[in-house]
Amino acid sequence: MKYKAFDHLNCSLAQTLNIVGERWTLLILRDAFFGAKRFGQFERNLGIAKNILAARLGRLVEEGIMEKRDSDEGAHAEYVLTEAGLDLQPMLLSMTHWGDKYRANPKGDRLVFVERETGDPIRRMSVVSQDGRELRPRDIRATAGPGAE
Amino acid sequence: MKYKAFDHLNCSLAQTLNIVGERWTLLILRDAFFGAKRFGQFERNLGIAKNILAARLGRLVEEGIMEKRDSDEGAHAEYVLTEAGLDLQPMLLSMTHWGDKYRANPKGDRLVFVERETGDPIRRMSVVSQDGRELRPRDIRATAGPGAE
DNA sequence: ACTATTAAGTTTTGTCTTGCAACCGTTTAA
DNA sequence: TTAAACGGTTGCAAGACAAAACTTAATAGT
Repeated sequence: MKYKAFDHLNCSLAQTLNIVGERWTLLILRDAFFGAKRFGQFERNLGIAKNILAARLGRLVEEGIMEKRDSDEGAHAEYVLTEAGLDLQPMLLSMTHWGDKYRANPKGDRLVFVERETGDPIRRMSVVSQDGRELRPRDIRATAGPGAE
Repeated sequence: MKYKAFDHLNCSLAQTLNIVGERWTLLILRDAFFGAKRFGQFERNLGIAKNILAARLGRLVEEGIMEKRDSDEGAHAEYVLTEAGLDLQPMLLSMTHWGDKYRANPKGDRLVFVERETGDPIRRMSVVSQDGRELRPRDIRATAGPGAE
């Protein structure tokens, strides 16, 4: 990303955006969460141009969000999420829930996320207090931490 | 956004990205959550070019995420988050938490979010089951909903 | 084993976005 | 009543994105 990086902000959100804020990147990660591993899978699923996909995958590998490794079967490599990549799930689910609510498919939710074991739907992403109460934006405020400038 | 929209995907995440996925947009929203209202505030806080800021604010208003209204004092307009905009908070916090963890400021967290009333830190954003257990990516799966294609 | 096809990129070329700077009418401050 | 600040708009130049052609390696078919 040669466009002005968001480094002047000393902001964790800006840091995150520097890495996953480019066009297509989050959709690639979504696909990875759904099991896509190989170059061609991402390409077909998303309809993304090859050069862009190659650039994004390369960046994700560089940044430690995906790992490129040899496949178990076959000689083609595969891209898998690292721990840091898996930790992006709350963010992807938050975005998905927002889209479900405010840009809904008229026929209903496109996907429902459930517990693998029980099949119960997960709870909708929300901000909660230590003791589990849902908090609205007005209920919280930001305080300067040790890394504030 | 004249680049190909992500409409071919029937995916809530793609819908969300169509709206808030452009460069700078999420940082503008962050600023709005922190109380910025006027054009010049966003401009100074972020170091964003005027034309880009104008374009982004216009889009956010069009999409119902912010509202442009006359200020209580003074003749200049102000931009405030709508309900749909406020509902983006889980997503912004998820991104912030990820950045805190994986692109940390060496001195510690840049911001700590606390309950306004008590000052207690909020819980870190995570995916949880109906009964409140934290779920890891492997614990959940996606099932087709009524809006699946 | 040899050939054809698919996979995974890379390169080329053209288009779109971004970012900076200059400008302009309106609002606020001196 | 002037001057500065505010809130934009317009016009480039540079860089990012996208489509298609091209390349090389891997698989499949015969």
